[in-house]
Amino acid sequence: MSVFSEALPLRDTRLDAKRSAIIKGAKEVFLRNGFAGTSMDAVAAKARASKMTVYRHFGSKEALFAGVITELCQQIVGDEFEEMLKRPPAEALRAFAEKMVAIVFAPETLELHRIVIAESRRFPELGRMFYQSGPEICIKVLSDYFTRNRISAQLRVDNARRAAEEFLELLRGYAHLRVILGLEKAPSRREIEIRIDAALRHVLR
Amino acid sequence: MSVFSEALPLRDTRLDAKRSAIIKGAKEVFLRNGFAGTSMDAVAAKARASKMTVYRHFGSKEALFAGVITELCQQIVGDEFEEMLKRPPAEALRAFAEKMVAIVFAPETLELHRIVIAESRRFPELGRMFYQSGPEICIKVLSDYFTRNRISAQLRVDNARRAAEEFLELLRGYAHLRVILGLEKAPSRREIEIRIDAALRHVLR
DNA sequence: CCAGGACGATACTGAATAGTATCGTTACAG
DNA sequence: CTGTAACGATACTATTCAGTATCGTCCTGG
Repeated sequence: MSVFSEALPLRDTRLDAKRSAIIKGAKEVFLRNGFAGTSMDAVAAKARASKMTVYRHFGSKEALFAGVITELCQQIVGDEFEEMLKRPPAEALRAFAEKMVAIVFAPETLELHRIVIAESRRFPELGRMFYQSGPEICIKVLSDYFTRNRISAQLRVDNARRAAEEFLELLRGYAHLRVILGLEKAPSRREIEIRIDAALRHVLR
Repeated sequence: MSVFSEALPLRDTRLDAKRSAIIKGAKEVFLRNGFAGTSMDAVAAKARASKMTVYRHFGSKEALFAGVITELCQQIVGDEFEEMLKRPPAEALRAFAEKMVAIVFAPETLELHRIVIAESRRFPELGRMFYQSGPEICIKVLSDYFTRNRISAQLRVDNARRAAEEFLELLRGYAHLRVILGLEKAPSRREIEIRIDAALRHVLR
């Protein structure tokens, strides 16, 4: 009993601490330099760990990369996301849109977006994982909202899922591409308002 | 006079032939494997040229890459593009949209899109070049059309440029992301029709 | 036929880097 | 205090790859 209830948890605590440190360091380096551009020595240095320790936790560079991207994907959309749509309809969509723009244009999300596209050829699972835990969740949540409020609210929606996609597409738009390509910085307060208005206009009557 | 009017042109013809072969081969390999994933030996093999010949034409791997991407960018949008908008307004937008979708979802464009995003960190000029010769041209052409037809046509457009962006955003949408990530293949005929209808609905009264 | 430049083949250098081996050190459990 | 396991430091192997050097061949113009 002692083996399972006391010794292991303590040991795991120590292991997990190092593991977290390694992933944290690897995040920075991978997001900045991409997969090929990152050396395991650089990861070890950033995590203040020995390269051997890195390899003891993650058997290979690819495994480490997968671990990093997996964790990043799981952090994209927070828990308070669905809550926003339970407000009164008038402000629900607007609040949802605000949150959405904040997530999509957050520096870490942008870097993740770029690197996933870059490496989706070498690691096809990456593309699926990112899409499922990012865009797909947003579309699903909004789509369900449209379905619930199709009758009551002043929406012009016959296909809820399509309406959700179109709403989000207008929010993101070419500004997103320009930011990813490094041509602009994240949109200003005023620019965000305009985009949200356009998206609302498309969906409301 | 003979040096400039006869000797050089002939010599150039031979040079350009090799140069074109190299670029053609490099296109394939770079688009498939990215910058870091491509070796100059692979380029030489694909172009059926010696590695030395490759280096005689392009001084470095980066120079070759820049040359390849530059040429690809210049080929994105054809000449007949602007012509479509001179038709009767009813079909002009639809024809324009068809062409647009065909370009955006063409395999070579998709690969170019992916690789530009992937390498826009290492080569910042790439992002600008791609955006200018791809999306920006489309937006500009359509925006000018909106400006010309603002009064006469049945458009609900106060900001022509913004309307053009929104129109194109709805055409591309998340389908584009899904295809780039390898989750779907290019949209079907029916899917394209639906997207075009949605884009038109957003812009027309 | 001849001269010169473009090309091919091949071998090479030097640097970066994934992954391993070894050994000494530290931290924690009993 | 002692054993065990995680950790650190360092050196090492093997491979890949950008870029160069050399030399022989082919093609073209005159």
